Amino acid sequence: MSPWWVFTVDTNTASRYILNMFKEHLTKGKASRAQIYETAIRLFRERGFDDATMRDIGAELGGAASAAYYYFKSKDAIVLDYYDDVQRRHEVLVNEMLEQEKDLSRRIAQIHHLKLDILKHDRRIMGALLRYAGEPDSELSFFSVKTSGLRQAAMALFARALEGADLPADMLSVLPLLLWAAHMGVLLYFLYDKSPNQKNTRALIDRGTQLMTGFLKVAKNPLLRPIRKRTLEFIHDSGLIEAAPAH
Amino acid sequence: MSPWWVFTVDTNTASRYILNMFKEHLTKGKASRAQIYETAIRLFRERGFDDATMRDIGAELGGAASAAYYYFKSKDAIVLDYYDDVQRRHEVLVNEMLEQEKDLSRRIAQIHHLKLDILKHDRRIMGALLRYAGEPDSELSFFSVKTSGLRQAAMALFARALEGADLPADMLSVLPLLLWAAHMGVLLYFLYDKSPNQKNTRALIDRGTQLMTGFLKVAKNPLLRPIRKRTLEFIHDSGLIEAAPAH
DNA sequence: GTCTATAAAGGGATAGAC
DNA sequence: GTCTATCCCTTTATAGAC
Repeated sequence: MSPWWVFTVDTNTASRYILNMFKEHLTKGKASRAQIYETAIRLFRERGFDDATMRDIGAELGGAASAAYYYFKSKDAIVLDYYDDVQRRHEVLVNEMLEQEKDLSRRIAQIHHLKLDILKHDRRIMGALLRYAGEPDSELSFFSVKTSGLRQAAMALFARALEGADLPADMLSVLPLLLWAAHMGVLLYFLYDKSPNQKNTRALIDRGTQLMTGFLKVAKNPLLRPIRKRTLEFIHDSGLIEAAPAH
Repeated sequence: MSPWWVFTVDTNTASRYILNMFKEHLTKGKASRAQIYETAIRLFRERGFDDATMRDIGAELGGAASAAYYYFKSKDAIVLDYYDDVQRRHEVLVNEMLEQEKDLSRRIAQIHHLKLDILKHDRRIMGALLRYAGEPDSELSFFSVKTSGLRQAAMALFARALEGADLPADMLSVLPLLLWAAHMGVLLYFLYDKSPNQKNTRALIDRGTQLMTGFLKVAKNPLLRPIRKRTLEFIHDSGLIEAAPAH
């Protein structure tokens, strides 16, 4: 049996949740965080990131721009929330897929494909994410310390895809990073892909993962042990494999 | 002997050059393009890209912001000019270096190092270049069609470094692209490098190029011919090797 | 024709009232 | 939490100086 205080905490949490729902209904017509988020993303999709202004978002909800600023630090912060959302939806789809698919090459390819399915109509929104990539100290940079959790989660998906694969432990420790880096490359390629339905990116993914599994087979060869060891040490020493974020 | 028209073209080019020098002297004291450019870069360095405003740049020259807009399409366009400048200075240094250095691994490493020497104190300016990377249709994106020439020039330096190396022709055709991609990675690593004097990036370059030449030796092995062929075809079909820009 | 100044549009972000 | 008012920024329009 749980001690009495567990019950207490749970009711507190529950009532806070109900209170929030209640509040949302009370302030109907006004903007809640979720409403602002959804309106913003819709307008970004419809008009493009730059042409959808914060004033537009506020007006759409019958209010002022500054309402949005209460919930979001900046316009770009909304996009970061979007990427968070994408990551969560991606995780659900990938976990489902990994239950079914057992072929290593296809498991990896599908991780890329499922992300593209989510982002298919949001390439312009995605592009806005790159805006702060060049500012190491910005919270909005997706290479910054602040967004470490997001990167960890993305790499964890590749780690899951590799489970059960016949690979030495040392290679398993660096592959999620390499596959994630490749994924960043795929997304950049996707962003610039002018082919109908971005079919070039789709083909790139399939051929690329086939090639990658070919490399893995070769890399396991005992003759290549020295250079494999050097490579793995190089990657470890680069510092790019981040410690898991503190809880 | 050169035909007569080579002479004609040369004098035309030369006289245009002299005319430009002359014009620069004529407008001395006024805010010329070069003055605006240099003031802008200096302010970007001193205050950061965002905190140095176009008004500041104009004021510094005793004028208004719009003076700068006559010469530069936008604030960011100044940074693109800066990168153009960096590329030219890099070419000079690399060509000098390649005259002296004959070891393949060090030739490649030095290309990276020399770029870092130029950019050493301008990491914040560099970061601003990433701002438009997510907008494929922007002229300011350094992955766009408009900046193709800049990428070509950068890859050409790696191609020069590979001259005389004992490598099959098929590998030579894709290596400049791969080395340039690695260079982009180096620059991103450099941008985020918090170690004193960015010594981590320097070490990464040296170990990375050593590793790369190791890979090249391995890749030449006849046993790996099939996978090497597949890899090269993959890269060619990716479409990332651009045609040389039209003249 | 080449350049510069003034004015203002329009956007992101903030302060403080309520 | 949301509003109005406001600040400061980039960028454009336009008039006119050299």
